[in-house]
Amino acid sequence: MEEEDFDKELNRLFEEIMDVFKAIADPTRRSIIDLVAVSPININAIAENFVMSRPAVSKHIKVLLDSGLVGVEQQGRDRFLFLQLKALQEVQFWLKKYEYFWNTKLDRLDDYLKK
Amino acid sequence: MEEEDFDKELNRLFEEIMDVFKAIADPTRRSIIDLVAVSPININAIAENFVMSRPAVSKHIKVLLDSGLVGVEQQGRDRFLFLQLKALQEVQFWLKKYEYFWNTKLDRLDDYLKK
DNA sequence: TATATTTGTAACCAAATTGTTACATAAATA
DNA sequence: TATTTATGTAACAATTTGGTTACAAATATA
Repeated sequence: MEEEDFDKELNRLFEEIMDVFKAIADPTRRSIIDLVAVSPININAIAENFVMSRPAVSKHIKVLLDSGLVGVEQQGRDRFLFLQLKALQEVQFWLKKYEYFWNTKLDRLDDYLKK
Repeated sequence: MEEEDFDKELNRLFEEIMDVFKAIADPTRRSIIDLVAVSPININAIAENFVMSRPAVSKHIKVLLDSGLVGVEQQGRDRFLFLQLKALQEVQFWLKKYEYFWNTKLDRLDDYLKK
């Protein structure tokens, strides 16, 4: 792979991680994630679960698709959405950074102030 | 505890979880989290790490404080921020819901379409 | 005490987000 | 073939977000 391509790929990946955090920021989208996690489901069936209009739900789904959190499989005129775990793992990886602090339970502020 | 109080407490907790997701949605705020994770740090020192103005950083910090992701300890005119892991764990708990899907590796869409 | 430092906040602006209704299109069905 | 169904999208409005500059207040320091 060309170095330039590599940089682009890295950037694309970085952008994707950004989008995942934005995507899960909205409670409606987290509910949609819950729905598609149970079983693949088409877009109208998802929209039935919300008070808002279908186009509004459709927009949320677009965000989820862009983030890579859900995938889509066209079946005639239906589009079935399914959960894509890979994107969710990005969040898990991000959390791993802070695992160290979970393990070492010292009160870091206290420690610092004693100096 | 009164049932009404319990409901309020539950709601408060629910709101807090919401805020945590909103808080980590912004890349600047995730950078701030990284800074305070290393060691308690005062607000000006945080702002030095960014191109944007101090009040802009201050606003981000307000969001982080409201979300419970960081705590603050006043020391004279300085305010030292520190990471509060409890709020980050809310995200970890949320992710746990989907752990099942990590373990059972079956392609659920494929499964569904066969029916 | 006068000055410098750390911080908060108000007033403002531009852009993004989140919703709406109206309409278009393609596929399935009567 | 005519109609229903599933979906996308454009145009719009309200709200939120993320930034700015200007100013105030409290604490530390010369």
